[in-house]
Amino acid sequence: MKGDVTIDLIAQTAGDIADAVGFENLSLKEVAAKLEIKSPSLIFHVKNLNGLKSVLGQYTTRLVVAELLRAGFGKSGLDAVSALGKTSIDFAVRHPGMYESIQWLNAYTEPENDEKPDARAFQQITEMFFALFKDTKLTELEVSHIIRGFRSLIHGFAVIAGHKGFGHPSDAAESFDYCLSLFLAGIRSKLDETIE
Amino acid sequence: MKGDVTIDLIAQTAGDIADAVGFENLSLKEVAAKLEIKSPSLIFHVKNLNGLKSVLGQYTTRLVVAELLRAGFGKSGLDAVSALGKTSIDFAVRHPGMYESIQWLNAYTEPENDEKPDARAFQQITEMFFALFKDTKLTELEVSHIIRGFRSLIHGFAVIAGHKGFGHPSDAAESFDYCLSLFLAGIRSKLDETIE
DNA sequence: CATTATAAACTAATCAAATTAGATTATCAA
DNA sequence: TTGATAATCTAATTTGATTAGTTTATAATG
Repeated sequence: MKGDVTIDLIAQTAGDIADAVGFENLSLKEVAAKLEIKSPSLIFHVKNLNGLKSVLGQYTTRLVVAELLRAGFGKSGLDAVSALGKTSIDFAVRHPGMYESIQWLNAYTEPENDEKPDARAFQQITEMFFALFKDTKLTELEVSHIIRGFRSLIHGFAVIAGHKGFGHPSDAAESFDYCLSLFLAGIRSKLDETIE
Repeated sequence: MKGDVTIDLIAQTAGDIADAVGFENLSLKEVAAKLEIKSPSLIFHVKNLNGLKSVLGQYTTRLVVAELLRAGFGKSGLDAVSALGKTSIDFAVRHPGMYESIQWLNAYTEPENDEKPDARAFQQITEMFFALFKDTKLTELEVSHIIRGFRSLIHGFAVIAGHKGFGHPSDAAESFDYCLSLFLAGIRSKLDETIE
């Protein structure tokens, strides 16, 4: 009974709510209300609560991928890695609930997998990082370790920033910068080793 | 109607269930059933679902602190840091649900804070890491950055390991070792810098 | 144009889990 | 013995998700 209730509109609405009340408190009821429809009508579109979360996760992944592409454009190597990291943190700070939906989609789709195509949306982000190390002397395995490290680092800071970030709100970003520099220094020393 | 239902017994039971079904699926109902009491009786002990999670989080924190103390005993400096990190990952792999309860307790106590004393259980772990850097030339702020980095790294890997760890199950631990070495190398170079 | 199918809502159940209210029982201290 | 408290129970109540069954509108088909 409104303008077209599209999947994207549902995702946007859910995203606003998730950012406001936390991803874990996302409910069909509240999203439906904001869309001015009833819960069963929303269920018609998303199947169930996990479906809603999944829709949000996929939508958010698209958004983040777009931001990351923009952030890394024209940069290369560790410089680009750094940009991707900072952009991720920034997004997580601006959209804590949405950010969590990405992790949820990645971690929690497999079990009760109603729909198959869901899963690998997230993987794009991993692949972006991968590409940045493709021409180094590091082995595939090493790169995959590093990717996991970055993902962990980013995720950890995102969670900290999203939930509390006690002290200054900018603290998390500052800490991330610092750790990023440590990590990058470590990678550089690894690259030097390999050269020897 | 069983042997004494103590808070610790409740926590252990909840921990088993959380590890089995995932922290997010922890329910009063199932814990009560395993304890052979009814939900309202369990609520008498823990107040509500968040109370149950909180009890689990505090219990797990105690366990982990004990393991960390053991792991770090007799070691010093980055060597000890490394041991704490590995021990944390190991715990998270063995007890994914319980591990998440620590994070939950830390991140999600503040808002609907029924009970005050809850919160700072987690902080002990942070303090253990802090102690290891107390005698270096790093500033308080730098150390706090590093702590956050470690926490993030550990958390990220724990999540990966707990949820999927695709490929070999030992993969996460291996990745963590690798990243740990990068991070530590970064710290060492920072320490050298400071000396100059 | 009339008919059929489908999409998108709705209302009215139903279910499940948490939580509240109001006993009941057992133990323990005074 | 009596009264307080702890620990349970059963019986509501509440909330939110989900299912069932209907309605309405539009679009495609004959």
